[in-house]
Amino acid sequence: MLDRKWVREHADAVRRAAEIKRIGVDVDAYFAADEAHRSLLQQVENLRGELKAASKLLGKMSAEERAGALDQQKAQKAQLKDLEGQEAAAKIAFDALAALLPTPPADDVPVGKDDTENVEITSWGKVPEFDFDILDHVALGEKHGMIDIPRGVALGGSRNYLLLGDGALLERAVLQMAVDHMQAREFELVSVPTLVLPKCMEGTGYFPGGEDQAYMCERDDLALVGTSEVPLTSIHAGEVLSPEQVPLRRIAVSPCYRREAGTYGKDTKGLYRVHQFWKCEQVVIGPADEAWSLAEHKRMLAHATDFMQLLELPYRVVNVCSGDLGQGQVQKFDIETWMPSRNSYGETHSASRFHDFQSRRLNLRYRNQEGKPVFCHTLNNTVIASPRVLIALIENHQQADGSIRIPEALQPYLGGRKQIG
RNA sequence: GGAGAGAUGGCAGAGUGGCCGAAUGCGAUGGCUUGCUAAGCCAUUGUACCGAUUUGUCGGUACCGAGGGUUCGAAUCCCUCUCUCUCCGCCA
Repeated sequence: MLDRKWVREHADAVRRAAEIKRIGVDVDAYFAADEAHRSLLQQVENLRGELKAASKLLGKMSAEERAGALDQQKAQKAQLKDLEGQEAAAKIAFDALAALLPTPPADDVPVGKDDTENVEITSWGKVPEFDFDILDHVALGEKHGMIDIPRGVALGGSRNYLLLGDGALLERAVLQMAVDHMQAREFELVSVPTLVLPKCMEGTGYFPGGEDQAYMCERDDLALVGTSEVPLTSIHAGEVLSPEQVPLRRIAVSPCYRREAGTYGKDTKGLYRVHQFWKCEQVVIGPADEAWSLAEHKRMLAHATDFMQLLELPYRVVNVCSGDLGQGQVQKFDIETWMPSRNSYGETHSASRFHDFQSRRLNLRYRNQEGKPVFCHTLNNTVIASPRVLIALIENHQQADGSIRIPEALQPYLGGRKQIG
């Protein structure tokens, strides 16, 4: 959601944002709807004001006087009812278009059509060169009794899996290490609902548009979240936070559910693209300050890259191009981690900043230094998501004998073990 | 799931048809006063949108959990829903 007045004053910026983000929204229709609604609103308010003033007088009249005046009001009342109906319809039409307007990307977002035009910013670690025939994570997982995909599919259909024994322990270890990592950075751990009201999906910008990707529990009108960003960001919806509360820095570890509609035949092998996974997610709700927001974005990115360095995994960071940005995102940095079996980097993290796009939809505000309620800025980033990170972890750290080396920082989370197998 | 009670401004809490955007208290902010770890007095104190503007503000509309209805007029009457509390049942 964008500020209505701001949009009126920055029509060109909005048009360009729609174009470079490749978002199909009719900006002209938006402005027409804006104009039409405001005109009706004024008519309604004027007429309502007249009637209100008249009825005040009526209260003081005698019975005879009143009878005549009532007749006169009848016509006006009918007219008001009609106008109110028109105004309400115009508002609905306007809101539907307003919900589609994109936030303009930051100046340093590369213009591009899709993820092939993302621009690498930094990279870390050496892509491993193996002097033996490598196994992919599925083969390694089977070898060590850690991963069972066929039986997972038998239980939950395609794109499901089982982690067993060391596989499941490895997942818990990575997630707990992520919690400790963020605890040290003063993020508050929160346990959140993953089954949420549609308004949370709307508030965070997933609906409308992302319905195909979410599992809905129709009977109860609830959605399973694809990320705990949804509940974490929505916690204070409708509130005005006090200045001391901001910024709010939190993480949640939760299961995540994604339908992956429209990805048939894509990434079908292994644990890369699955319907259910675990994620430790960081969310920050902060003041409406562009410079602060940008700096926080970089800090949150660093939390994740630091973590990948502790796991000794080679990664690169890309500046996501305009065409690959979501409607509300101002800027997004993805971390892609080296995955030997893919012989490429695969996306493991996504760090976004939104300005006040989400907070407007959520009606999430804080009281600024002048004491005025202002919409917050919101940001989020992955800390770690499993099993996707396990692909990198297992494959990069495999050894000639088929064993898997456990990076030093992770060892305490696996009872001090130095390797699997 | 069954029975009952409730939802009012930052908080507490009045208000059963017009004089209520809403008493009173607390809190907060500004000012005055008093020789003292503080008190007293005075004033101000919500949000959103529309319009005007000498950009200080001014005018209007809406908002008393949400939505609908009755009425010339609704915080107040009626209906539906949501949530909270109490009791019973069930349950990890």
